[in-house]
Formats: sequence, structure tokens, C-alpha cells
Amino acid sequence: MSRTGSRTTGRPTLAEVARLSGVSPITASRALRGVSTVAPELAEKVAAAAAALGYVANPAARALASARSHSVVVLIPSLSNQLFIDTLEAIHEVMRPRGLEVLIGNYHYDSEEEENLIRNYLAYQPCGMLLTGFDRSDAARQMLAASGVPCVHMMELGGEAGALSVGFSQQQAGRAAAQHLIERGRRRLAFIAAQLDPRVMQRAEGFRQALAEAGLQATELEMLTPQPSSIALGSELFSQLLAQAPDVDGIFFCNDDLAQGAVLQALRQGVEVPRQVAMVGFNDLPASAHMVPRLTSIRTPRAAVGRGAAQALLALLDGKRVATEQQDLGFELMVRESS
Amino acid sequence: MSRTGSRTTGRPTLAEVARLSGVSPITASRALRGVSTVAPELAEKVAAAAAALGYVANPAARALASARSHSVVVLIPSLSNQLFIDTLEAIHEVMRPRGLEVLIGNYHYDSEEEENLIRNYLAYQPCGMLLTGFDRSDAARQMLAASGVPCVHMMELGGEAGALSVGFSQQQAGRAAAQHLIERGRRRLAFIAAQLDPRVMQRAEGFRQALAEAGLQATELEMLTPQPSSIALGSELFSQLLAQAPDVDGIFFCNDDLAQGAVLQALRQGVEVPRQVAMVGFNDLPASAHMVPRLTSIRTPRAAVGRGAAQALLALLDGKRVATEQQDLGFELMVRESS
DNA sequence: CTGAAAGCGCTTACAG
DNA sequence: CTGAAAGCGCTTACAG
Repeated sequence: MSRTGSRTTGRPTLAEVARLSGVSPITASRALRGVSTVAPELAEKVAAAAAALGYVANPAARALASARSHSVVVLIPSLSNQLFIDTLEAIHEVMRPRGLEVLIGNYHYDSEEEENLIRNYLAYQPCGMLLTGFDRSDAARQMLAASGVPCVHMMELGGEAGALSVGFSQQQAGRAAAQHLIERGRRRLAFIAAQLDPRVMQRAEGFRQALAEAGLQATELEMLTPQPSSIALGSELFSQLLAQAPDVDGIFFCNDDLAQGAVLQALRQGVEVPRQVAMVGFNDLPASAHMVPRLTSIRTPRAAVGRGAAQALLALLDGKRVATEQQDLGFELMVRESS
Repeated sequence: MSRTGSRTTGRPTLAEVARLSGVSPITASRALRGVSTVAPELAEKVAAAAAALGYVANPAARALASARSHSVVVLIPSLSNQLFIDTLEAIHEVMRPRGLEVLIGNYHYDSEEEENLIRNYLAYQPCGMLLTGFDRSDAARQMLAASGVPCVHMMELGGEAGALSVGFSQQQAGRAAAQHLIERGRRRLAFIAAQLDPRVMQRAEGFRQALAEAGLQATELEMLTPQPSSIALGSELFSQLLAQAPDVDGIFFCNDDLAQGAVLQALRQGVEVPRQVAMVGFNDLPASAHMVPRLTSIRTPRAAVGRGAAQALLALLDGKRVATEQQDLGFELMVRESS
């Protein structure tokens, strides 16, 4: 029963498939991969033999021989934000049917960890990489460039010339949130944010612009903390804000979990939402529409971003030129009861 | 710039490391892996050369030569339940520092999909597999057995003789929820469940047992649906239950998202929780402690399960005999305001 | 403790 | 459209 020391896997090999179908291994390989033109009758025989043997190609051998794996690496900053789970699922849905393996790297919003992940994953000779945003260390950037592995950036738009991105304008989204609150007649507007990753800061920028354009004090009521975003933190920050600025009448949260915590805390403290203070969240996570009151939020196209980025990468692998460098998928303000 | 057709990766190889450090490739390989006894001075030279070149071993070549990869496959039924995210994170935390890659397979609670994932992942020659529960197709079971890949089962206890598992008694947990409601003086008890995977049904069994032992009607107020669990569904099922059985005074939910939906719906309908109806959830997801009222829930050791399963697998790979076949990590009833 | 030889299971590049 | 040869970058098994 011990498998130590064995050199073979015991699994059927391409050579066996070839033997059983009466062709050479190369022809079997071509038939199985569907490349070149193999005579239809031979291709059928090979397929039948492979099926009969239960043959599944050895990815390691394949990667070694071709200097290219069938793996796609996806780098995300967090798994605890439902946002990225939805993106990941969409990526899988596109990649799996194409026989591509998805390697997930979570760098926990840590630039050094991202760099290490890139270094290690590059050794896997991935056929492509899906990255979150554009903000990474110079070393990471250089490794990626030197590797020649095709990359698509997710969530943000922009980046260096030639960089492919699928996402939406984070800044416009922050702007839209502020404009909505202003249209609702709110004047003492606060921004509550955690994590403070580059995308959060872009939203902050949009929020500030809208306030400035409306002639409002732009940064007085900002509560920014690098702590991870959570419901608990949202409750806490809301209480603090209210104690410091009892006249606040509108709040934009950089993520829905913060807004959910705040709306629940308001309920607990007897603060009427939206009468006394209106609230707008971000991402429109599943729970938000069920809060009391139901949360207004900006719905982000996270599944579409995953799908779009995966498809753009596939197009790249197929040698197609990607028409649009920056694919803007937009966002949608979901107005509900909290504003 | 075109990478098509290239056979080499352009990355430094073991041969280059060996040349630079003045030893043979085999010695370099051994030094880098830390196996056998390599003279300390040679090992140092090799390490220095590898660092200087930025050498990272080619996993494909390694897997091909040893008939064993450094990948561990984790199969989970869902990514949309925060439960499994926590487990996954804990697994990563144990495996990554050991240089093991974690391949995640989500089978969406679909037995056939799980079987396909197993078939494909076995081709990667994983050094181990982490599986969720024991319920899978005969074909899947046979493939796993034939492969000889060491497996550890997560979340449930039990399974065939010799099967390793790390989890807790789902049945006891269901029992504990019922007993708590009974102790609180509740007599018209309902069970609301979705998904209906094997673990949910084990909780149902424990719940029924406790009711029967207390001389209560055990299954009259059950609402079971195979739909995926969600907050929206919880709201809906709660409304339905209340319409059908206005005298219900206690509810156990098979997952916290259902309970969260119910508690929010109760708030909306003006149903007093727990005065009119007490509620107990399951898993103690992050939002539960912040609901209004704060939800009583059964906290499950999901991170500890991931950690324990990963460590058990590592012990197995190191050739250690795992002492306990079934590692029971227990659960904890978190009593809050809703019961 | 160290190494020369062989081989893992594929695909590339070159012929025909 | 098909194939014989070589090789990808490692590790195993066997010597010494």
C-alpha cells in the first residue's frame, strides 16, 4: 500500500491510449487536444480509447513539455468580503469548461504577501493571471513583466498604457453616492471607511468632489480607519460619529458591512433612518436589501467583472486582440428605504 | 515577445543553481528540499546560489519526476456560505508555510460535479485531499480509494472504518438547539431548513430526538426546502410559518442566514422576538451577534476544523500515525437576545 | 555524504 | 495528415 518511492502514477498514459487506438502518441496527443488536423476517424478512435481507459492527461507532464500550464492564477486581497467570492465564482464558471485550473491567491491586502504569491505562482507557469487593481510593489510589477504572462486587471479602470482592465470607475461610484444624498437634501455628509485600499480611496475622492461641487464641507466628517471592514466596526464607527457630530444627516459607507452595522446600531439607539440620518452603502451585498430599513447601496458588477476578465484573458490566449483595453461595466444605485 | 513555441521557461533551473554552487544537480535538489544528509557547507552554498538566481523549483518537473505534487485538493460544497470560507482560510494558513498549494474545488452541492472534480484533480497527483463530509457517489469513493491519495473528512464525524474525520456531531448540535428552546419553556417548536445536505439532516435528527424525549410533537412544524439557504429565503419561510402556525413559540434554523432573514422579517412585521417566538440559528456567522435582537446561535468550529484537518493530513504525509480517527471539536451555544 | 544514469509523461520542432 | 526523435526540469534508484 505504500506509495513512497514509486516513479509511475499507475494511471493510464498517453502511450497506452495511443497503443489501444493504433496511432502514435503524437497523433493521440493532437487528437485529444483538438489541435492540428487529425483525420476524423483517427480522432474518434483516440477519443474512444481515452474514454475506455478513463484517461486524463497528466498536467505536470503537459506543463513541463510545453513550458505552459493550464492554470490561471487569480490574486485577490480578501476572501472575507463576499464581493470577491462572487468574482471568483464567475471566473471559475468561465475557466472550468475550457479545462483551465484556477489557482487562488489571497494576499490579505498585504503588498509583500502579494509579491510572494506572484513569485511562487510564476513557477507554475500559469497561462494567464487575473489581478485585483493596479496597486502593487515594483518588484511584483517587474516579475510580471519579465514573465510575459498575460494579465488582466479587475475592479478598477486605468493602469499603464497597454494594461487590460475590466471594472468600473470607483471614483464615479463615490460621486454618485454623494450626489444621491445631496439630492435628498442632506447637507452634513459623512464618509465612513475601513481597509483604505486604493479603491476605497478612489471612492473617497469621488465623494469629496461631489461635496465640493455642491459647496459643502468635504472632509470634516470623514472617519477613515485601516482596520478590516466588518459589521461590528460599522456599529462602532456610527456610534462614534454620532457622538462627535450629532447633526450629521447623511452617511456614505465604503462597504455594505459597515452600513449594515450602522443601520442595526441606529435601530438599537433609536436613531431614525433615514429621517434623522440617511445611509448609503457600497457593493449591495445580499443582506443589505433585508435590513430594517432596507439599505440603499451601490450595486457593483462583481460577477460580471470576473466573467469579463476571464473572457478577456481567454481571448488573449486565443491570440485575439482585445478590442477595448478598459472595459467599464458601470454600477447601479439601488435606492431603498435608508435614504 | 511571442512565447508560442518555446520549450524552455526562461527561468533559472536546478542545473544552473548546481553549477553556480559547484555541486551536482542531485545534491542541489537534496539541499533545497532538506532531505538526506547534505554537508552543511554545501547546503549553504546551494541556498546562496538559489537566492542569487531567484530560483523557484518548477512544480511540474517536480511532480512529474516524483509522481507526486505538492498540491492538496480541498473539496467544498459551496463558497457562498461564509462557513466554508473560514475553513478554507485556516487550511491555507497551515498548508502554505509548508510549501503546499491548495486547489479548491466547489461542487455546488452537486454529487456529479464532485465526482468530476475528483476525476480531474486526481490527475494532478495531489499529495492529499480534504473532503467535506462522507456523502458522495460510489464512483467517487472508488476513484479515491484506487488512487491511494490520503484523505481527511471535514465537518462530520464517522464514516467507514479507518476514515479520518475532523468535525463535530451535527446531531448533538441540533439536539442542543432544541434543548435550549425547551429549557426556555417553549413548546411549539419549529425547524426551518434549506439546502438539506446530509449535515442539515443530521441536525434535524437531533432536533427531533430532543423534542420526542420532551414529549413534544416532533415534526409537525418543520419547513424543509432544498433551495439554497439565504437571508431572503429565511424572511419568506418565517412569514409562511407564522401564517400557518401563529402559535409557534420557538424556531431553530439550520443556518444563520435563514435566522437573520427571519429576525429582520419579524422586526418588520412587528413580531416580538423572543417574547412571542424565540429563535436559534446555526454557525454563528459574523452578522448574527449584531442583529436586533442579537441572535442566539450555535457556534461551529469551522476554522478549527480546517486547521485540524490540514494538520491531520500533514501528519499523515509525514508518515505519522494519526492517533484519533475522529477528532471531535465540539460546538458552543451562544445565548443572546433572541431566545 | 555525493553523483552518473535513467526516466517521469507529455509536446515541440522537424520531416515526410 | 502522421510520426520518430529529442527534450522539458526535476527526482528516483542504484552505486560508491
